[in-house]
Amino acid sequence: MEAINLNRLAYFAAVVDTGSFTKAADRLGITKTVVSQQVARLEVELETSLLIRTTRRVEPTEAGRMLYARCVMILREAEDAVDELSEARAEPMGVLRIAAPHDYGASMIAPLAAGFARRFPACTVDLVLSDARADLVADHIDVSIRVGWLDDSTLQARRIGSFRQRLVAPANQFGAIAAREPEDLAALPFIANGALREPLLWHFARGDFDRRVVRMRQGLSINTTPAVLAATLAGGGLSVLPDFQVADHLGSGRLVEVLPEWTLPSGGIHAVYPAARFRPPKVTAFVAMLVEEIRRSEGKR
Amino acid sequence: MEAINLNRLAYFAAVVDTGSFTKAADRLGITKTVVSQQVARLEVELETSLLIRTTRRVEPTEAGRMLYARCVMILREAEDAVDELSEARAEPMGVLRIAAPHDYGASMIAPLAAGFARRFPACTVDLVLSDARADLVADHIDVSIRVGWLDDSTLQARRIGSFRQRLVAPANQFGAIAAREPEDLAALPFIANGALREPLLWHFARGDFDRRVVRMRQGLSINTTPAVLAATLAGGGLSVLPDFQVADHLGSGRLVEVLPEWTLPSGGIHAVYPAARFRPPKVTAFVAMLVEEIRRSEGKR
DNA sequence: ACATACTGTAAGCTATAAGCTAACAATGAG
DNA sequence: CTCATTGTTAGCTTATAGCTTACAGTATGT
Repeated sequence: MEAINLNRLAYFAAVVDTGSFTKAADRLGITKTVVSQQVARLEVELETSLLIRTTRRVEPTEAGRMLYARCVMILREAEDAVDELSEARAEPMGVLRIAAPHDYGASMIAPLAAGFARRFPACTVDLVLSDARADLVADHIDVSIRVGWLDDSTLQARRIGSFRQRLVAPANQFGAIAAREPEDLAALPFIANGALREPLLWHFARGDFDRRVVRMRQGLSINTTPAVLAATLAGGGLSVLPDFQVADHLGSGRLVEVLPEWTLPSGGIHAVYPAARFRPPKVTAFVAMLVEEIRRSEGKR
Repeated sequence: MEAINLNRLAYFAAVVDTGSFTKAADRLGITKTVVSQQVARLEVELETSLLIRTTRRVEPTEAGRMLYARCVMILREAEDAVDELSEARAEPMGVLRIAAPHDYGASMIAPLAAGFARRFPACTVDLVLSDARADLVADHIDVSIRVGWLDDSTLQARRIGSFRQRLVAPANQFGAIAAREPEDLAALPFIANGALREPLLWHFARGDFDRRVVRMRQGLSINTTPAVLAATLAGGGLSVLPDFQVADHLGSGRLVEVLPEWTLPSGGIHAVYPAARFRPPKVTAFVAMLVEEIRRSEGKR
């Protein structure tokens, strides 16, 4: 079949509906000439006479009535389709698939996702925790939360917050707590985070000008942040962890910040999404909520 | 709602079907550029992102999947519609409404219509006998059979046969049978057919040059042909009747032709139909059958 | 019976949209 | 790393949707 022009079906249906080329043209917002011509072309396409025209009346032929019945179905279906889409556009709905790393996902995103799902009942949230960088398109991920530093960029990203890295030690690690200068750390037991590109090389800063680079001693290396935290809490040694992971433990005193007057590079937290022309409302709404909530919690921190 | 471009739905559906702009373009027989552009415009029309494109893959968004489901329905419906029409075009089907005058309809058309209905089981025949000239369009008449002489002409017509008018008298009307010249008739009792324009004025011809015009005596006037026939058979007088009405009676001897060597004007039998661009097959088929059968029966006559 | 207003179509034109070619950036396969 | 293939962009041509004007035919109103 050689694909007829669907728009002409709409024109034809309008003529049958209104019983007049002139009225159909009015409804369609074009001139009757065009309607007449387009319907004539449709008849040529179909090699069938659809309407019997008198100057005063227009009546469908039998073929015309058959086609009209189909057109009604088609047009209703099309209309429903765009209605459905505009509803979908207005209110977040459907499934929102969020990808996030285990650590940040569990501690920060999960509660927010729960709040989002409650706020928009028509929207189901599917939070996928994984430290592997997911293929957004293949896995149908709507938003991926990335902690750290962005590299590739065919994707669009929005910075939703930031984090500081803190050098911490278990409260009983007196040697570490006694350190006064970054260089003092090189000899201490250090738990490296294998997920980082340079797990041992750390850039310390104090004020605007004081910079030190220290290479830690390779002792234990663990490739996920929660496990590094656990090992640190267990007394395995010093480690560098993001603030959102250690805040509780610093508050309770189980961990102690080492060299608090020195800062380590801070990173960004980004929401990353495929470069689609029009962002689905569920994504827009979720990212908006993220930004708001995280700004608030960082203010308290 | 401001009527979106339906053709673009077909393009979009092709992309989702094939999973590729390039393949969709191939299937549609256009370039991928156009597909890309048209789908992009559809997205603008709908203010929604339908596809997530990587250079390597194309995946529908959630809105895209929703729309695609609708498109499948729409396209199937459209395809069915044209299939239905081309089937309808190939074989006569549906209702064929025929209008005909009582006399010719009953004696000639009715048997042919019966044969036609038998020949095409998918086609129902509705034979409407009436001597009033019907409004073809208003009454959904597909073919109107007209006996005599055509006047108006917004309609299309095809001559399917002809008839001769015969001057007849009942077998016991010896005065009429004794007539030798047309002029002898003026004094005889004559039954006029009021349905004609000039019921009394008759043009006789013999050979190529002999012409006579005779005005009959106004005696009885009846405005339908069958009634004229009945009156004639009852011995009311002479009358002029079409050959298809009197053939049987001439054969049985109940009527006798008067002045058989003189001929009266012959008329045409026409099939008349609305001026539609493409004639429905049922009409074409029926008229073809008419022409064939009537030629055959006139040959015998 | 006659003028009139309105019907659908035809003809000729304009502008827009559909379509093509060529070139490009991105990406995955080998 | 190279190369083929993907979808998009840009620039252009062609087709066609659409408008204006004009016309023939027909109901309708007077």
